[in-house]
Amino acid sequence: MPKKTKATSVDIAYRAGVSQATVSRVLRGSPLVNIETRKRVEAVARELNYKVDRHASSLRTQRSGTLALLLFEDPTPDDSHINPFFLSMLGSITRACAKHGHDLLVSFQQLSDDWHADYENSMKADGLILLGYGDYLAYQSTLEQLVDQGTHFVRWGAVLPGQPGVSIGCDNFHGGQLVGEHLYALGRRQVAFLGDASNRYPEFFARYRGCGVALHDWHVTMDPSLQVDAESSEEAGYAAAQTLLARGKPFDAVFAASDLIAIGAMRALTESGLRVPEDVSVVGFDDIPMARFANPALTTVYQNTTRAGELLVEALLKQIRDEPIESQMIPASLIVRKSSGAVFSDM
Amino acid sequence: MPKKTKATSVDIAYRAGVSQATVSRVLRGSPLVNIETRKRVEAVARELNYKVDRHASSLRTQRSGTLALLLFEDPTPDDSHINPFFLSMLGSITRACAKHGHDLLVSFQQLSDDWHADYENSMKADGLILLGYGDYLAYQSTLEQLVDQGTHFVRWGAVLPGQPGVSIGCDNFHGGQLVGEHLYALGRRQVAFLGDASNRYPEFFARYRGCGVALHDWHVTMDPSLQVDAESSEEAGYAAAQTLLARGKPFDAVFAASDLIAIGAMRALTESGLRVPEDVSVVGFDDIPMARFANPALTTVYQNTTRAGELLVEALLKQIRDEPIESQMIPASLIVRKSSGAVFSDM
DNA sequence: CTGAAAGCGCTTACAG
DNA sequence: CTGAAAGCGCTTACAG
Repeated sequence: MPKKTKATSVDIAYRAGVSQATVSRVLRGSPLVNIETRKRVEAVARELNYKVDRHASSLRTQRSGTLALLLFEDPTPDDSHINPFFLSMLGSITRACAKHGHDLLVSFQQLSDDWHADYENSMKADGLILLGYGDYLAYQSTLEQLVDQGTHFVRWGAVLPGQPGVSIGCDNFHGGQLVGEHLYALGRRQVAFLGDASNRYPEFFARYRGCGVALHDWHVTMDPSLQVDAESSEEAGYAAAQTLLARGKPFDAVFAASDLIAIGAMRALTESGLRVPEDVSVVGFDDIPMARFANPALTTVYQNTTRAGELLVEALLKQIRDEPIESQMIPASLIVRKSSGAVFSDM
Repeated sequence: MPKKTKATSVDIAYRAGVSQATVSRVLRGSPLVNIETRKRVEAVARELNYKVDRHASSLRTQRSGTLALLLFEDPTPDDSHINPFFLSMLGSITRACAKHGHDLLVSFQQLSDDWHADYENSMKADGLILLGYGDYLAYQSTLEQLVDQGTHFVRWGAVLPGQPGVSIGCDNFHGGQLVGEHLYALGRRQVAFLGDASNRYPEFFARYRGCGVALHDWHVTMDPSLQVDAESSEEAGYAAAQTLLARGKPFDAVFAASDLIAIGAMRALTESGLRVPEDVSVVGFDDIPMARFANPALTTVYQNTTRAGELLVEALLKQIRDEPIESQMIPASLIVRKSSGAVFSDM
C-alpha cells in the first residue's frame, strides 16, 4: 500500500471551507472560533488523521514542547549497566513529562562529553534534566557554563549552597542519620562506610556524615580507617569490601553508600566467611528493585522516585516559564530488611 | 547574566562575510565549499556557540533525525514498576541511536492509548520502536493500521509468520528447549510452567513449546495441569505458584516465562516449605540484573540486549531509507545458577 | 565555489 | 469571528 502524503493544515482548510489560519486556531484551541466552524474543522482533521507538524509549529513559536534527560555516569567499561536507581527515575520522569504534555528526549552521556547547551541551542529541547553520579568538582564548571548561557536545567543530586543552578535531591544527611540510629539500636558500634566521602561526591558524603552524627549522639565514633572509597557499582562494592577486610580492622556493620555497593560488599563478606547479618550488619541506600531480592534482603534507605520525577519536571517547566524556583529535598526513609539483622522484615 | 539571543545562520554569515546559504553548506558538510571559507565559517560558528535549529532544518528536509521508543505494558496498578528487562533494552536502544546520530524520544503508553502514527504524522519522529508485553491478538489491528498508514516501525517481540510489520526477537523456542534439556539432565520429570501459553502471548508460548519439545525428545510429557497463566511480574509469579501448589499435583521443577515470575514463584514455594533447588528446580527467562542476586541465584535464559537494541535501530533506519528489511531472531543462551540445582554456578 | 530566492508548515498580530 | 500576510530559520535547486 502506497504511503499517503501527509495532510497539512491547508488541506484541512480546503476541505472544511475555511482559511488555513482558522484551522490553526481550532487546533491550538483558540477561543476565537465559532463553535460550528470548530466542529467542522475538527471532523475533517480527524478524518484525514491530521497532526500538527511539530517542526513548523515549534519554529514559529520558538518552543519545542520537549524536555531532554541527560543521564551521565563516569565512563564505565560496561555500557549496558546503568544504575537501576536512575532507571526508575527515568520511568517517573517519563511519566511526569507525559502528564505535563511534554515529550522526553533521552540521552546517555559521558561526563567528558561536550553536551552543554547543545540541546537547547539547537531547539531540540526547552530544558534539561541532569541525572547521574559524577565528580562534583570536575563537573562544576560545566554547570556554571550552563547557567551563564541561560540554559534551563534542573539536576538530581546534592542540594547544597553554592551549587550552580537548581537541584532536587534526597535528604541524604537525614538518610544517613536513620542508618546510624538503626545500627546503633542493633548494638553495632564499629561501623564501616563504603563509598566516596568527600566534597567530590557530596551525596555519599552527606550519607556518611549523617550516619556519623547519629552515632556521635550516642558517643560512638566512626573510625576513618573503616571508610573505603567506591563508586556506585556492584564491582566497586565487592572491591571496597575486600580492601576493608584486608585492612584487618574489626567492624560489625557496613553502611554502603548505595545498594549496588552493598550487594557487592555482601558478596565479598560472605566469601570471606563472614555471615550477614549475624557477624556484620549491612545497609544500603536507594532501595532499588533488587534490594529486596538480595540475599539476605537488603536494609536500605528509600527515596520516592515518583515524587522526585514530578518535582524535577515541575521545577524545570517553571524555570522555562521564568517563574522563580528553588532547590528542594525529598525525605528519606529507612526500609528494614534482613541484612541489618533486625528481627522483622517486610519480605 | 541576561540570556543572549540565540545566534542564527544569518548572524554567522554576516560575521564570516559570506551568504547564509554558504553557512548552511558548511554546516551540512557540503563538499561544494572552499576550504578557507569553510574554516572561517566554522570558527565563527564555534565562537558564537551556534547550533543548527532543529525545527527549521527538519521542516525543510522533512526528516526529524529522531526515533521514538514506545514502551507499553498492560495497565498495571503501580506505574513505577517497569519490567527491568525493558529497561535494559531502553539502555541499549538509547546507545544505538546515539551511535547512529539520532535522538530518542521515549514514551510509556498503555496498550489502550491511541498513539498509532501520532509520532510520525506530527513529524516528531521518523519511526517507532515498539517494546512491551501485551496481548498479541488485541494488538494486531493496531499494528495493521500502522502498516496501512505507511508508518515506519519495528517491534521487539515474537518473530512469527503473519505478524504485521517487522519484528526483532529472541529465539524463544530454542531458549525453551535449552531449559527443557537442562531440567531433564538434572533429573526433573514433572515440569510446571508459569506464564501464559497461548497465541495471545506468543513469546511465552514459544518458550513453553520449546521446553515441551525438548522433554518430549526424552519421552517426558509436560502435564497441562501444571501450567498456570501469569503476566510478567513478581506478584503474578507469586500468585501463579500459589495456584499451582493449590492444585495439589506433584512437580519437581518450575519453568517461569520470565525472571520476575520466577522470583515471585520462588518466594511462594519457599513460604510453602519447599526448598529451591533441593525440592524444586526453578528457571526463569531474560537474565535481568537482579536474577543473579535472587535467593538462590536464578538460572535463566540470556538474550543479548545490546545486540537487540542495535538490530532494532538498524532495521528501523533501513526501513526509513526504504531499504528492504526482514524480521530477525537473536540467539538464546542458558545461564546456569543455583536455583535449578546445578552443582556449579557463575556467582 | 558562491549567492539570490523559493519554500518547508505552521502561528499570530493586523485589519475587517 | 475570520482571512490575508508576514515570518520563524533553515536547505537546496538554479544560475552564474
